[in-house]
Amino acid sequence: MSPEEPPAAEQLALIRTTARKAKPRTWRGAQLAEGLPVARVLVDKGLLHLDQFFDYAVPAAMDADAQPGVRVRVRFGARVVKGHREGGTLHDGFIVERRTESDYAGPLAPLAQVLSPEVVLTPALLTLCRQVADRYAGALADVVQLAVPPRMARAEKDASPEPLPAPAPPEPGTWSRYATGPAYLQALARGDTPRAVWLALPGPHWPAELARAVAATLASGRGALAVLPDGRSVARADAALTELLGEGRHVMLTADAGPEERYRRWLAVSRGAVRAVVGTRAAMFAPVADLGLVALWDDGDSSHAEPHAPQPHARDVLLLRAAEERTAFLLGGLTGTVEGAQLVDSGWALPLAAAREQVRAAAPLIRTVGDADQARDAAARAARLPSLAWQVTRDALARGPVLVQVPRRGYVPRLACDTCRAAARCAACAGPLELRERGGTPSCGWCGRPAADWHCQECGGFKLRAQVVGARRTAEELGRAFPRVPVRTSGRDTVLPSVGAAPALVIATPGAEPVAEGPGYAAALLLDGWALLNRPDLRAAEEALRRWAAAAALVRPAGEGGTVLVLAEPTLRPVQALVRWDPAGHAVRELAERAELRFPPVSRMASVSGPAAAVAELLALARLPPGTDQLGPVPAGPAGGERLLLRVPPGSGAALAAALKSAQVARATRGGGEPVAVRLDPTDIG
DNA sequence: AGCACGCCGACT
DNA sequence: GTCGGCGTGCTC
Repeated sequence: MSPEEPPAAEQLALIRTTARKAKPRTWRGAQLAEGLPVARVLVDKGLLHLDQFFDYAVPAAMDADAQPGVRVRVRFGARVVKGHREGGTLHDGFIVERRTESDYAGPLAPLAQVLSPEVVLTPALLTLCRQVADRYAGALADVVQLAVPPRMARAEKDASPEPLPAPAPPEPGTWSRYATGPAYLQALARGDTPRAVWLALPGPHWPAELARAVAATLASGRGALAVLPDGRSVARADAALTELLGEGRHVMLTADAGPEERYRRWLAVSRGAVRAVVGTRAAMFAPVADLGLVALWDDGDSSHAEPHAPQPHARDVLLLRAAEERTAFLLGGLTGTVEGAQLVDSGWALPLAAAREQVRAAAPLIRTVGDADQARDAAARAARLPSLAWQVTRDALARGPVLVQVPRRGYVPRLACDTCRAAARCAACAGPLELRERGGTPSCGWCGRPAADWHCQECGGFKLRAQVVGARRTAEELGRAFPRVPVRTSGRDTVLPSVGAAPALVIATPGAEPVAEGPGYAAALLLDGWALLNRPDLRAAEEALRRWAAAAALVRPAGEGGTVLVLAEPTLRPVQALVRWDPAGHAVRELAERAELRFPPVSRMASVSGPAAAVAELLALARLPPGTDQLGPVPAGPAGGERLLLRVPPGSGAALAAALKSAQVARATRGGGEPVAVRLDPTDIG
């Protein structure tokens, strides 16, 4: 043993006598980095509950590579035996900071390994992850896991392409149809940060319009990020961007590229080689340099909600980015959400909508068939489809394809009186009757009571009729009725991106409607009114309108003969909004109703669920903001579980999240037994 | 979360 | 006398 390398125990004793904080003490006699010998590390797994950083000593050999943002491997959870450390498992982590000294009084373990010198958790991305974690009362490590894709060494080896210069500002194109559209583009192009909630006109132009907004932002020398709900819509936006700007100025971040290619593209963004991103949910974290615009398409689509903890929603993440990174904001869709309406209502964003005459020029003719119409219609009783539907289909098939929107499988069929079509209701609680299995006894969807001896309250009839169970079969019947017309189907397993302009019957479930080439569908039949509207969901009306509008927007304008027939009560609010093509008015009314009932998003909510005792303990520990309402608890989940809703007045959402977060930490620290799930702004609260 | 150390019942 | 119950405390 040479004098320069004393035994570890001796070295330890020696180091321990030195003044605290003067130099970090380590457990091995390794030579440390000179300038900043301490690395503050976010350990990927392990102490998720404590949600804190840990300091490690930086060996001199790792000094150059161990920069903030790189992936490292560290030993964690070791214990001290006779003056040296034993055990401890290797964990992945990220260096978040290099420092001269540590706050930690004990001796530091050295970094085990720098996995790669690639800086992936940049300061801006770390700030975003921290904000998202706070917003959702979640752990930073969980959010970082969502934001930074797993390492693919091969993709890291390759150089990213050279960045292209900023393009020229785009022409307004179809943005001219919106009164403030060209002005919005100009503001983006000159480097401003306009914020808008955009109600897109029906028809095929929105991907190109979104692309122009991205291009205008690039023209200002800034980057842009657009998040869309699924691979198909991303592909449309991608195609529009490629047409506008050519290749090389943007990347598409979706799951179907495969992990390595996806990481390659992510790296091109992270390295600043590419300034524009279109992608699905996970792209909301894309580390676009000098971000100038965040755009979200169709924020009512449920796939914008991340299913992994802490379940951040793309809209909220992009709102956080717009504020922190001082960017422009564009929330677009054919219809709106209450959240979008609130952004306008509060004055934070401006509405970007077309005038009435533009709407009339773009929208198809919407016709309705309600229950009363169907009851009067003798032909419908025999054939399960109103005669108007046959007529519309026959006329339209002479001119082009016809879209038939049918409910997705798994919707519980709702029941109605076969004679008068009144909805079948539970005699005890007036809840809707459901047929859970074919040929079984109908039962109440609310209280669960079986309704074996049902009779109609309206007309005394005693025969029940399934409202939507026949929709798929109805579509098949349509196919048989027009034997010379090809039938295409698009649904869960096989989603067609597009169909040709020739006459065809296109059967699709909501969200899987193919785009029709050329002028669009000649007509659409929306057969799923019941399935969409009768769900016990706060968003049922919003969602019904969203799905109908998505299908109707693929139909050619009324002026070119485009017709949409929706099988739903014409008196219902979302049906009227569709008929008048007034999604803005619908969202405003929904928002007003939510405010009146003190429902989210006007009030903010959190759900707390788990074993009853654990929920109660968390609640006792939480210092909830003033004005917090407690709703419940109600039994939820298996074996005595409970769910509690907490509601706070507008403006107290952050305080609610912070209170729940510290209560979670406090409970975990004192060895708090069974876990409690905390969710902010839960989407499924009925 | 793991994974140890720490003080009280049924075994050779 | 010992093996082991899981209570509580720590992890850079």
